[in-house]
Amino acid sequence: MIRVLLAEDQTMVRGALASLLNLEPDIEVVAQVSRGDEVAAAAAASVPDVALLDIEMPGRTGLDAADELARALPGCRILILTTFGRPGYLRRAMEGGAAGFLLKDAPASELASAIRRAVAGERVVDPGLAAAALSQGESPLTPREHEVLRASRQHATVADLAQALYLSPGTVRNHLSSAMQKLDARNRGEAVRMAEEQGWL
Amino acid sequence: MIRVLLAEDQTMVRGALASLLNLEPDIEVVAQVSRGDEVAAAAAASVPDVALLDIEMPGRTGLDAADELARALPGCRILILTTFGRPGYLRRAMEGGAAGFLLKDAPASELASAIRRAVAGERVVDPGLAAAALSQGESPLTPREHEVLRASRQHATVADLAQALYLSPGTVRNHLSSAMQKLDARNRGEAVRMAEEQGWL
DNA sequence: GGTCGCCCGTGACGTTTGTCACCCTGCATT
DNA sequence: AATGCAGGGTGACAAACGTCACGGGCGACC
Repeated sequence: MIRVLLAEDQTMVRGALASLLNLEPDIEVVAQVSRGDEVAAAAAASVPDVALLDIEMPGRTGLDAADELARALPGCRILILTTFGRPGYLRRAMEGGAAGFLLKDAPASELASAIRRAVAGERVVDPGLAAAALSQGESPLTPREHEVLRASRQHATVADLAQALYLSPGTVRNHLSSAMQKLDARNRGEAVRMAEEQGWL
Repeated sequence: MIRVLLAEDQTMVRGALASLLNLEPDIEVVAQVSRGDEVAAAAAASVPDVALLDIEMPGRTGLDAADELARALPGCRILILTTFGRPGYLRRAMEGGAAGFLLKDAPASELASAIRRAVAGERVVDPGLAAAALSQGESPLTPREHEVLRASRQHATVADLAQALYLSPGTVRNHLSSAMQKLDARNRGEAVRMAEEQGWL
């Protein structure tokens, strides 16, 4: 019996996926959570063989939850399940030790087989998505530029940003400026959008 | 036997919902579509008792599809199923003749009972959502402010924005400024974020 | 007819932003 | 030892942004 942990924020979708999986004779959903920051505790309590994580969840991203889970329960296979085919997500997920990456656009029948293949030690990735990821390449941003751009989503002004990051305002503007040049954006906002679209944030 | 049409763009979610519904002894999913503009044709072919429509679909919005369906098959009950608790959606859906409005955040078990109640002639609205719609109130933005703020997500500079909306740059800045004041934001970006959080965009 | 809100526009003003040149420190590469 | 790059910082500058006061037009409402 394959023990599965299911993390997905939309209750109805989560319930539907659970009932779908429970129809399989060799699969059992042993834990369900709706928030990313509940994954680790639930996994510790239920010790699943496979964790099926949505990316977009309150509390913590599925990707972050995957990192945490990989450290806490190294034996647990991780499958990322998400809506968007953002190549950056795929890269991060696979680098973070995920065993597979599934799209909600894939047929429902693939879910069970992906779980079985993950348990068997295979890596499961949607072929079209993998191709897109390879064609796209790495983020051109340095770690600091990435951090500043990321933080700029939540802090309105440069002054705020500088205070939050313990940097001088001038430095923040320099980082932002070079990030914008690399992304060919005319704006902080545009830079954020472009980086998000590329899956670099 | 209650005949159900299921319209939802994410294949896996649609499949999971279908299997969930087919577990019910008195419910049968007789048609599944992934696009809003396929709803009418599929309904004409299968003559369902209830149509379960997601709002966000390619081709046509679930709300638009509901309007079309209500004219084509007046006997068919319509349930709107969606992620967001946007009060505006609820309002439009109910005014458009929908029999109910369900959230994907609701428990999966409510789905079947909502379908049965819809067939029985009841109006089904998630209580939490109805409360939210009442408590949240209307957006304070005028139509123009809303439009400008919305467009500002895709156009970086005021000049771009003005050109796209066929307005003078000064007018655009005035609209943005008053929107920012109403939202208590210090920024275009902050205003966009706050409006999005409130479901006003 | 008057008032109000929304819409569109102009001009001015101070602030913030984005860019650039230039400084310095580390660290890894050559 | 020299070079390059990421990081941190300063100072200056033009451009863009946000605010305000003010003008006009239009429709709704009393």
